Amino acid sequence: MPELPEVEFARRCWQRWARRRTVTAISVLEPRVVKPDAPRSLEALRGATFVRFERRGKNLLLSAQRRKVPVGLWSHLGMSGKWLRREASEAAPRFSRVRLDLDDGHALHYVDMRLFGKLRVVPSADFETVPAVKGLGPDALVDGVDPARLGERLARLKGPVKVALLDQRLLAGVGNIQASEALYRAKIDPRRPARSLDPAELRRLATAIRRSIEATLAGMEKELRRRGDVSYVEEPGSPNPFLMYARTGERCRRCRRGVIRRIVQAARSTFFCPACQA
DNA sequence: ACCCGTGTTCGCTG
DNA sequence: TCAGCGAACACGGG
Repeated sequence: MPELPEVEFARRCWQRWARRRTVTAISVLEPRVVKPDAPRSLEALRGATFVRFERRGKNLLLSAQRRKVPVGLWSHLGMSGKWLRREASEAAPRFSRVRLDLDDGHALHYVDMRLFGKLRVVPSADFETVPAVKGLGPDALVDGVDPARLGERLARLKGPVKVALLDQRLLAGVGNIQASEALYRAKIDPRRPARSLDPAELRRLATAIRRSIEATLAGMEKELRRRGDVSYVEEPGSPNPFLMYARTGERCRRCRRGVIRRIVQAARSTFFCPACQA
């Protein structure tokens, strides 16, 4: 699930679900999600009212007030994390790890099968103190991608451009799917050395990253309107919404000549069309 | 049994 | 300091 578009979607859900709502109860079902040695730290949220819902890269930054004192909740969804809303009376979804009860009769469940995601209470809602947030590059959606700045950073690197795009210090929010999709849109071979891109390619890449993220987000919003379900989750068995990610062996939809290939870079899958990505 | 998975962090090397 | 790399984390699904 979670790259920038999915985390942005989660942010919008949180805003609809929790704005001016107060936490009435907290249940930590899986302490490893919080902090193995401090499972009770989420208790600091009891009585807190959510007021602000931000995102930086793949990080969800939720701000609340408790007796006029700001308190933050940092949420990173890892590989399989998501937030779901249920009636307080309903059973917890499968793999629910943390449950926050709100004063409107609903419970927000943090659901995460693989447990790579993390939650932390952030005193004073000072999110810069969170290591994963400090040092993040510009947000790929909100701040946009500046081709010149991107070029400067890439010029120092020896590795392939696809691997460089996953570095959150360079650009925050691009993950394994969006990196493949953006390079495909920009018609750039993912194996190209990061430093070898010329200004025209950097401009194409900057536009492609934005377009790819916006397209994924628009697809999720459309699905949400169609189903009218406030707890939108990707259905198992739903069709692959991407242009070419995970379409190994399929004919390229753009050039109709190449066949999508899968290679491994830095231990992650990369997909590309050998015919139209030069 | 084997391989795969939308992410990050740590330890090591040069 | 830093770029780069492999392993580790954890738990499924196909």
